[in-house]
Amino acid sequence: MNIGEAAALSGVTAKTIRYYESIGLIEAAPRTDSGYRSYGGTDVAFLRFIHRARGLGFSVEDVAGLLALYRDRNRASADVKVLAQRHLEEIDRKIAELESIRGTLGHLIEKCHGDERPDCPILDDLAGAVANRLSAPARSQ
Amino acid sequence: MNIGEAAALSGVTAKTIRYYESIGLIEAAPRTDSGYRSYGGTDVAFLRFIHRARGLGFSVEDVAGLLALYRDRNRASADVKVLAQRHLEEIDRKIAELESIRGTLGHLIEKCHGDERPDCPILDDLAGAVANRLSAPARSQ
DNA sequence: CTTGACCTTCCAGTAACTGGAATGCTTATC
DNA sequence: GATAAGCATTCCAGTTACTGGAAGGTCAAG
Repeated sequence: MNIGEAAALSGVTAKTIRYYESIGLIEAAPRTDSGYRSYGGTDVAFLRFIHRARGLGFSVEDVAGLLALYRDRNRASADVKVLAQRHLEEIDRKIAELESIRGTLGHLIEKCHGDERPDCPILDDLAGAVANRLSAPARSQ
Repeated sequence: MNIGEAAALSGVTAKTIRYYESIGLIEAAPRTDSGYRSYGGTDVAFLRFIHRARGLGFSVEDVAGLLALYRDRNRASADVKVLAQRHLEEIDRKIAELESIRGTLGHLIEKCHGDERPDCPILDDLAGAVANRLSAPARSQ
């Protein structure tokens, strides 16, 4: 099948498939006489694997590692688990950071009356954090 | 003061200050005879503003908008609030996505025994999602 | 007068694609 | 056989927000 069909079946765009080939994440596909890339069911399966792993937030580099393990019939499941756990920890860090930001921003939004008056706690906070609450920013040079 | 001091006082690195100048987020600083950039307290205040807004996850483009509102004595607080709320919604979307990923990945990790055996639910899931649970990926060309 | 810290510009690289231009192949229709 | 639609090809550039590094100028101290 051509790249377009492989794209449709796998969920990875044709453009991205070419990109994955260019960075060596997948092997170069064989070509037809006219130079078109030619794919089979196995290729689509690999592309789906990649698509799903990327959807779970694994980096392309991580995916390369997962693919290597996937291809290795003698891999230890522990090796896969380690990668997954590391990724999970990173996700947890990101969530925590976003939650923290969410909290701060939420408070500020609550305090902002949001009408035509220029007075705005959001800008006040950005300008002076907490310290300069009583004075405008210095104008010295 | 020189760029290094402004960096230390604002929390934005010298490199990044130059970058912000290059993209027009901040005005070009006046120069000394020897060509060094020269900053004052107001500049540091602006840099702090930027630093804090970036820390809250606002994009540089968003920050440009916030700075414009900050400079505008006649702004309506509603305008600021809209930007902040839009950003909050995006944060919520990101958190939800990460939570969902976290859930899926967490389940998979739980199910993986993580020893020397090659059998691994994580790879199985990536390979076939849910459908191909009973059959290996097709090998047709 | 030299050393070291600081400053300058400019170019390249990061992650993971995406858009677009210029061009070629395939297939169907007229 | 001509033509047009809809695929495919390559290659270059742009995205976000910096960061690293090279090559070189400046400043203060000893």
